[in-house]
Amino acid sequence: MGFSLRDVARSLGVYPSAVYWHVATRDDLLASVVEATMADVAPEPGKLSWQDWLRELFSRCREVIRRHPNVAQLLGGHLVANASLSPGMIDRILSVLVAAGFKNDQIVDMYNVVIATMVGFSTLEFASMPTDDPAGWAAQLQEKVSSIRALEFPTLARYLPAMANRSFIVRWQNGTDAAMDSSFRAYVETAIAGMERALARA
Amino acid sequence: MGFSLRDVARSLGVYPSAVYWHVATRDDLLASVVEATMADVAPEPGKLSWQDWLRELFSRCREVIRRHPNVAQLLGGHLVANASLSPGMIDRILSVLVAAGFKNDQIVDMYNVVIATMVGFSTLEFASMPTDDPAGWAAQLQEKVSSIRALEFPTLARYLPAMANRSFIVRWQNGTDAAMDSSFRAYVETAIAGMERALARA
DNA sequence: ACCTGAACACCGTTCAAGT
DNA sequence: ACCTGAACACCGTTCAAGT
Repeated sequence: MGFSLRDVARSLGVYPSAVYWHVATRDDLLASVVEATMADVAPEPGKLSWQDWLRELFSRCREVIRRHPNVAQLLGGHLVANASLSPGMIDRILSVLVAAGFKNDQIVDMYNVVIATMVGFSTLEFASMPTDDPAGWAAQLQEKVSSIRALEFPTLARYLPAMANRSFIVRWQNGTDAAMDSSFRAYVETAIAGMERALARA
Repeated sequence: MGFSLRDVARSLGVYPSAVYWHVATRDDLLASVVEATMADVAPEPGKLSWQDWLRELFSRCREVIRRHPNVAQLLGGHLVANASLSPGMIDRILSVLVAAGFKNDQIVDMYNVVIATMVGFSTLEFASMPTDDPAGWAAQLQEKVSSIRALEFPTLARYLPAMANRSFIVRWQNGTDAAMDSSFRAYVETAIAGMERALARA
């Protein structure tokens, strides 16, 4: 996790127990961190088409995660952190979906699609490296990748040069050191095109 | 995290240090767990259309996560766990994409879209509850939700009844106790429709 | 080959006591 | 109101020693 209350206390020059005057629990502190970092991800509605509004939302969210990679696993993995996202953001997403023309029985599902899309790719992209020995681990994985048998996995072998360290699973660095810009763009455009289709179908 | 080497040792009736004979490190053990649980997520290629093949892949992955919710945050948040997914799965995904007709310069991006889609929604859906006092936390959040000011957030207030405990952020249980089936379906169909569009555009 | 047993340097959290 | 200081019940990991 790479985060400890005792570290926080240390860098504040204070006893660990002192933290508990300001915060009820460790989860509580983490929730506040997520709340603070994600406060302004949702753009103002009304100025952009719903498609561009979503593009802006997604890339702002990714940008926040890029700057605070430790937030990634909180957002993705902990309900507490997740629940600390602002009602203002939810309200804006919903109103954009309504304005886009989604029907009442689609709104909730599409809202969930938006949230999952917003955090899904980036939490993966900025997943944490092993704390232990990152360099050794990277070398080990790199070797494992290069020893993939072309006979057993022909398609993988063929695309390996293009994929190495630029695609999920087949990489030894995370988004901090090896960003996945073009795939992120593809991901966003795929989601938006899919939503346009859902809109047309209703 | 809810997982400790010492717990493992205890339930094996063995000293904690004994574990280190079989495994190099804690991360190592977790990687093996992920590897084992996710071994058979990828269906056989060739029998289904690429769309149905992906539908099957996505719902199998969700099913595994549903049965082993602790795997969720590993898959989503840790590069080590992520890297332990099988080359066989990667190979199958790639060959399905090739057979679907995606061009060479799209394949890698689309592969990343598939992986992100595969784990994105479900890791969020089955994000872990607070370890501390889940019931108390749920009650507290429920109250916070019901006290949302309708004047400040009109759209949210309007959809709140439909959203409560059935949508991300606005919920106090995770997928284990409150599954999000219809939204997952919408998510999958959105992704597939978006990919069809990417295919048509090329 | 596989495990014991003790030790080390960490955690989050509690609680009485200080100021 | 805010912090100290000690304590408690945990961690992951190492290492010599046993069998």
